[in-house]
Amino acid sequence: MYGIALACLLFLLKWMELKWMVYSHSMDIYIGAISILFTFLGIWLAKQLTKPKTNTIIVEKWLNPIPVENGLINETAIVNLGISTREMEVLNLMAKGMSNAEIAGILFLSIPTIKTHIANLFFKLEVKRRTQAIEKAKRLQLIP
Amino acid sequence: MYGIALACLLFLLKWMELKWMVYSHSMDIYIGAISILFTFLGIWLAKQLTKPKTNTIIVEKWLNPIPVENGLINETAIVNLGISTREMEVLNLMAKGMSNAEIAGILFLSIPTIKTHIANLFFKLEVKRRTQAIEKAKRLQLIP
DNA sequence: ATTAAATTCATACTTTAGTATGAATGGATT
DNA sequence: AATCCATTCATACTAAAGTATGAATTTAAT
Repeated sequence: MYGIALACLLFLLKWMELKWMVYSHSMDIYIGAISILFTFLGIWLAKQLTKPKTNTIIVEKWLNPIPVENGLINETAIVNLGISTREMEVLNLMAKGMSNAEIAGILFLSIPTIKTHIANLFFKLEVKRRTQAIEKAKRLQLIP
Repeated sequence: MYGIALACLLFLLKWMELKWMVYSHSMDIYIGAISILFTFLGIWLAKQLTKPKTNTIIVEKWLNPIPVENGLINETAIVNLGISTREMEVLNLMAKGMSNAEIAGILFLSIPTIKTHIANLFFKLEVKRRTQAIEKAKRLQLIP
């Protein structure tokens, strides 16, 4: 505190001395104005020239393991092969391992009807057995 | 720090005194020097006072957690069910949609042998039909 | 109204799948 | 040596699957 006061006093004395020496000249005021002006110019320049620092934060996100493509059914292929709705029902039950009699029971149809549908499926899928039909239907994603 | 500032100030005053002696020579150069000096002072000040600009860029990194669990085969389940090597061979060919005769042809076996293997498979898998056997084997990941 | 396709059912037949039982062989274990 | 198991094959039978053909009905489209 004392040091500060002393410093202030010294500064004041020197300043008054300076004033006494140059008070008749307005040059100091002019120079002071220049100083302040260019100080602000410097500040402005600095603000213009400094590049922003970039903080790169890497966030790791888990990808969905199974994008949904598994449960997807290729409707286009079904239409292209000309497989009807009823035939798809039979095909799905067949792929679950059901016998013709069981499929007939579930769909309230006769066994000959199921056999007809299956025969048509074999023709459209170009196969000879129900196991082949299931394999091909799964491969073509007609069934899950 | 305070002492340094004080010293600088004193130096400045002395220097201005010197300037008074020579100001008649080249006032313009002096003013130019002052300008440049205070410009750099401004830049220095700006750098000290302004907070660093930080642009936070968030980069999302997508990770695939499950490599290829699809083609995996559950060997443990096969052993637990007591399914033999030969039976697995028959099971795989069966799942490809092959008839008993075709399987027999590929493995150089008689049809009765294939029937025996398949009957044993049905017992171990607790099913009644080959379509059921295929469905269950796939579900238990005994076959791809 | 006619056509076309989907759906249903039937009958008769052939083929394949599946069951039951028995048996021979070779390798590994006790 | 005896036993267990996997593997092989056979015969005889039943059940289910698959083929072929024909036909009636419904529904949507031309």
